Amino acid sequence: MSTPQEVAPISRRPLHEEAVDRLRDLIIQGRLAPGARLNERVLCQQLGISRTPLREAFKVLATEGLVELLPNRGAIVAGLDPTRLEQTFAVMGALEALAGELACGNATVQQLDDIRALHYEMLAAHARGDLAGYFRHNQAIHLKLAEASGNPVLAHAYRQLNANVRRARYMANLSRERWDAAVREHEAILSALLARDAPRLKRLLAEHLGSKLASVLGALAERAVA
Amino acid sequence: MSTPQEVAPISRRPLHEEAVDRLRDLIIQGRLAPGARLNERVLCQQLGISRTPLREAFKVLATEGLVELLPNRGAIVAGLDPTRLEQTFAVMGALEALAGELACGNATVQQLDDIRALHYEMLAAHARGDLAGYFRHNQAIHLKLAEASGNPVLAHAYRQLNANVRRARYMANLSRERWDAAVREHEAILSALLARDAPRLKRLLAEHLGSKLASVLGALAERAVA
DNA sequence: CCACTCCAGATTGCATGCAAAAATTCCATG
DNA sequence: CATGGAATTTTTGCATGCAATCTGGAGTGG
Repeated sequence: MSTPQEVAPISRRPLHEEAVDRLRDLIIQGRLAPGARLNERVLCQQLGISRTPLREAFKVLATEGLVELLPNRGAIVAGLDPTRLEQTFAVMGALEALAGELACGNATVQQLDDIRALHYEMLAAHARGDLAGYFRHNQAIHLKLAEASGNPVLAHAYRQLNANVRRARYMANLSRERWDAAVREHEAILSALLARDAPRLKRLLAEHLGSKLASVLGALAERAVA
Repeated sequence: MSTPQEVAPISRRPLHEEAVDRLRDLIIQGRLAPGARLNERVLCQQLGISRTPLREAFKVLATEGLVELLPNRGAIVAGLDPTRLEQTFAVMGALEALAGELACGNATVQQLDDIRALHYEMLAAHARGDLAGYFRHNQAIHLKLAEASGNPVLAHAYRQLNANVRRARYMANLSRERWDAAVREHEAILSALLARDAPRLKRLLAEHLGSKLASVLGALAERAVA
């Protein structure tokens, strides 16, 4: 009996990893604003850890580009100017195009089903006006697409760049029209993916990303004025 | 008076940065072989630093994908199997294509001149059979191209992936024919770049990268047998 | 009123200490 | 001789201590 199909994932993760995840989320959600100083003593208390793993987390986040290390002056949350965001989108575009193309060839049926399920979850969130849920499923779809490429290096690079995009997303509120349009774009994207139509998928992804960039930049500009 | 155009670059870098650079070079050059355990005590002595900055360096190299962290069992040099290398090349291809395209539009005359100069230095190294010098200038050219795109995010992503490619390069010896062919390919690449002919440049870069992959994989396979 | 210097407190960078976890050794047993 | 397992040594993960550096403000002179 008692066949533990999964023994014990009692994986006490290293504290620095936990800290990386927590801090990354705080930065992405904007609860740690761009330019904010990251005081070691304060964060140590808040996270309940000592300075050593916290400082290790700073180093990791710095190489991810979310934090800036000022020698002898501590760490601050990296800035997020529109120029840099545009540059990030350009790279994301190249990666997503490749991911889409590869996914058309390599995605397993299981993966396509997963993405399809996520798509409907996203539609549900859209229908009930649940913006947070929409974003979450939206992100999941794009990440799954990157994974479905079958190229983990690509997926990893994509994830890393994505952090800054999500950050912008949290700052920029979505207009109703843009939201509806984005959902329509996703319908088309899903259909191209399920048909494994690589050229069409690439085109749709590029258009989708372009609209997203415009939307985010617009909202960011408004916010800058306000 | 005394206008110090550049004060003092007396930049005492943080120890962990120094450690990252040193370790990265050791790994790229293969002097720390894939799978090798990174003993903290030993490396501390060799680098003349304490465990704290060394361990910070491990975390950075782990997020760069050059080191693998085994909880409670230390760190090892990341493996470098052909599959992963192929995947890396695929992503590099997408990034280099974008870099070439952007560089055709954005590169300054200064940057083109720099690349041209590096190209001739590379030819010189090739002429005198200096493989190490050839590699160095070759790398420099590709990095300069990424920078000439005017997109620092792209350049950064490119650099990061490049580490593993360089690693493979160090392992794989170049045949004379492949070396000569690579030089010819670079001639064509330079000419397309100077002409700011984006479509041609993209095609040439893709071909060049493909040949490079084949060469590296071939040499790696030989080595695996031996 | 401004600028500049100097000092006290706070903060960072790094080394070291300590407990928990792994690796290794060694010996007993089949 | 192989095997298993307890004891010992090594190594890692994290906390803490200490010196160097930075920050902010009071005081002084221009």
